[in-house]
Amino acid sequence: MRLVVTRCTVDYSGRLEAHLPEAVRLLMVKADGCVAVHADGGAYKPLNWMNAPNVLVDDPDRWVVTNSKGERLEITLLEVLSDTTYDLGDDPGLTKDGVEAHLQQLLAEHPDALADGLQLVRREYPTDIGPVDLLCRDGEGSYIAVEVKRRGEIDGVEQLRRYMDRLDRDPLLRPVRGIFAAQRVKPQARVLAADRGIRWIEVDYDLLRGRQSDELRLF
Amino acid sequence: MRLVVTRCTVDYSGRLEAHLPEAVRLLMVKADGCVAVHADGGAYKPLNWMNAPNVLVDDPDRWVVTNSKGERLEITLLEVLSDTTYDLGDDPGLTKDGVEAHLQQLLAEHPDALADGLQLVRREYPTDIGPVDLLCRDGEGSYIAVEVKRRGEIDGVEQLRRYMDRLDRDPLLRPVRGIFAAQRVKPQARVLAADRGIRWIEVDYDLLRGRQSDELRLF
DNA sequence: GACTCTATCTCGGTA
DNA sequence: TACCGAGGTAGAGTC
Repeated sequence: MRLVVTRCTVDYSGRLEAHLPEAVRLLMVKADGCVAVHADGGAYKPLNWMNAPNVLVDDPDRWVVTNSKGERLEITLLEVLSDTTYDLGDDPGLTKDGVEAHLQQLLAEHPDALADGLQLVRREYPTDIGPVDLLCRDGEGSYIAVEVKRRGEIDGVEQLRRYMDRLDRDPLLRPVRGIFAAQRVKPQARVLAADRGIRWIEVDYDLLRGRQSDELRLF
Repeated sequence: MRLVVTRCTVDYSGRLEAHLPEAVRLLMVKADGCVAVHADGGAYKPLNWMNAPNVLVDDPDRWVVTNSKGERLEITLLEVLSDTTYDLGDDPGLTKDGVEAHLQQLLAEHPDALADGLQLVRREYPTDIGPVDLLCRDGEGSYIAVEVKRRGEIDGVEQLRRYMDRLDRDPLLRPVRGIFAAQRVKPQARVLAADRGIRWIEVDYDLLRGRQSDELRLF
């Protein structure tokens, strides 16, 4: 990784046009070739950047980064305050826990957390507009489509409604009802769900996970 | 801006749980207080981060960053290879051109690029669920709601449909039709628009801009 | 503060 | 490669 602190101006042309007037900034060049221009604020996002793969021509007073999509980043270096390179080596990478896939898995294992007597038919049940997160049946054998989100917002309700429309055209499944499950369901999403005749449920992730470990404890 | 190159492990706990095993990485602390952990790849995005405002306790061998939402970033420094601080000063900031606002402005000036005889009633026409990008009338005086996107995807079509629902309840406007305009309309969005009785149009940004400069040339 | 929508979104998966 | 969906989305604007 190469780090250059420099007084510079920057022009980007590609998906939009952008210009940065003269100031001192940090240029970061990573081993994969991506270039980022950082100011001393604005969170972690750089002011300008160019992802790999690209071609960097780094003359002492001007860097030009181009890629095959016709994007172009031009940095004019007026004064270089520091220019250092480090060998960081490969990164073993990140492990995550608590995202939507995990929530879906937990609910697939405990569909009764959504409604009494609910049983899983299958995860990722396919339709011609994409897979439904969970397809279940209730105690009376009626089909219920479940959409799982970490954050329940309007888009998710619309998505579920589109799936229900599709499934409901299948005489073997009809009538299909829906449950919208999320850790938190936003007020607007609640209203829209009610309007569409869809039940919504806020799921307690820690409780679900706890329930799982309770079961594990039995063995 | 403080830049620390260090062999470290990282743990984040908050909106999810994440762990980074031991490796050499760059820690970036900006003047606004945000902390980012960068590896030597993966584009401009850091592996882990904590935005401002937060509290950083930076002991020599362990940094703990916490915020008021209960998020916590813990960095264990096993070996510090470099620790430098630069005064970058304020950044004058970025000027952009070519984003959605610009496209909307151009279409407001040239509604006939969307359909022959179309005339603008007003931009950002208010409804009780938010403003419609453009409200127009066609040659016969019928109202047409226009949603403008840079990238036309499913969400945008649903958004337009919600606006149309609202506008259509107004007896002074009814019946209201819709046009979905974007630089590129994705296949799924095309299908959904057709399904909802909405016309979609791909707009050539450069052409529109060119048309504008043609007009300017007349003066 | 909550909610809205944009973004050079980024990133990963898949066909 | 393009398309599609998720994101610790971030960030700006509005109410």
